[in-house]
Amino acid sequence: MHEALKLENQLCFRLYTASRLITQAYYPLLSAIGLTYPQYLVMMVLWEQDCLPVNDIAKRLYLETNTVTPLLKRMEAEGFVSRSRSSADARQVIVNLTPKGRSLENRASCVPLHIGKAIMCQSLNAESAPALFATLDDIISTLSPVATAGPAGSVGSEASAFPVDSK
Amino acid sequence: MHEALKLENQLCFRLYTASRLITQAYYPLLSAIGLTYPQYLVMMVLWEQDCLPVNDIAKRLYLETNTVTPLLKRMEAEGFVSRSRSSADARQVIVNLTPKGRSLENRASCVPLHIGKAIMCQSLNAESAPALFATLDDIISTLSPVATAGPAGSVGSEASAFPVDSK
DNA sequence: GTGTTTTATATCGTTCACGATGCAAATATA
DNA sequence: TATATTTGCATCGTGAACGATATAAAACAC
Repeated sequence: MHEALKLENQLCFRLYTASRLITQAYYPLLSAIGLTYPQYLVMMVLWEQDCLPVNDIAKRLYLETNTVTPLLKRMEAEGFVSRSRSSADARQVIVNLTPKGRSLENRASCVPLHIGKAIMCQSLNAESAPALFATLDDIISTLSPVATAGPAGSVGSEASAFPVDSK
Repeated sequence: MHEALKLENQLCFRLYTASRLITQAYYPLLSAIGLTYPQYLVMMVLWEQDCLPVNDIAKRLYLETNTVTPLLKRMEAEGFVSRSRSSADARQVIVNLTPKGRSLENRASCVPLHIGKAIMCQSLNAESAPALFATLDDIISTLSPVATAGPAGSVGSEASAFPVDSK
């Protein structure tokens, strides 16, 4: 019996499960305003900065364009965004918020607080949250192809032999 | 502008991204032995305890049976498991490892260490990992319908107003 | 300026996830 | 014993994810 192959010793399984369960908690809140969770992520990108090419949205979300393209098409069909070829560079497709998409921000503004209440628990609170954020950011930057930009060398974590996913 | 709607303040986005990127790191290791990541999770359940009904596998992985059923069918087609109706209760479908499925455990035993090396980083190490595990377990038990079993009342986290997903 | 390479997006096929729903077997209730 | 309810699994439809591949525009090489 391989101890390292026990479910209870898996980090990724915990991340995967926590992510899925929180996404399920979003479901009733988001479906009330007509969005899925990945669509909500795209909207958050565009609310921060409108008028972005597909590639910038994909990079910001660490997704491939072949995931984002159909996502944007569905959002265009729902009337939240519009897509148009750039005149400067005809390869690029620029994504814009429609008035309907822009107005959704106010209706979504209560979502984070609701979710915050739902996932609050003993080991996740105002003190522990920043450390959790930092750890997840570190994992993400370690695994993301080149990171989005930032200082060249970045963290550079030398891979050690510590078996994180096997305790 | 709603600060709580900024991507940088989202916990779920970090979990979702970290989960996806780690799953991608598994991909080359698992495809070498013919498994996808969700299939690998099912195998870990069965390596720990063989001969389980569909429902037990689903509960252990916090998945719905309508996700697990087609997953198991594909695994049966690949020859890793067999499925058969229980004679004691004809509603149940019992899942068994085939010899091929059982023998896969040895070939998979090197996977956790490889992944551990890949995701090691500054803020995730032998000291910090247990705390991260505990936090994720706490989130999962807070959000999972009834938890799998355990002491009745469980944690009972009183929902506070702390906006976890909005800083 | 022609040929090669790179870049930006899209198409295709497969595998999850999951809400909604269906159905048959088991169990509870009348 | 009939009827109603619950349980276990399955089917269906939709929306991600993503590897592999395609296509056209831009950038580069010569």
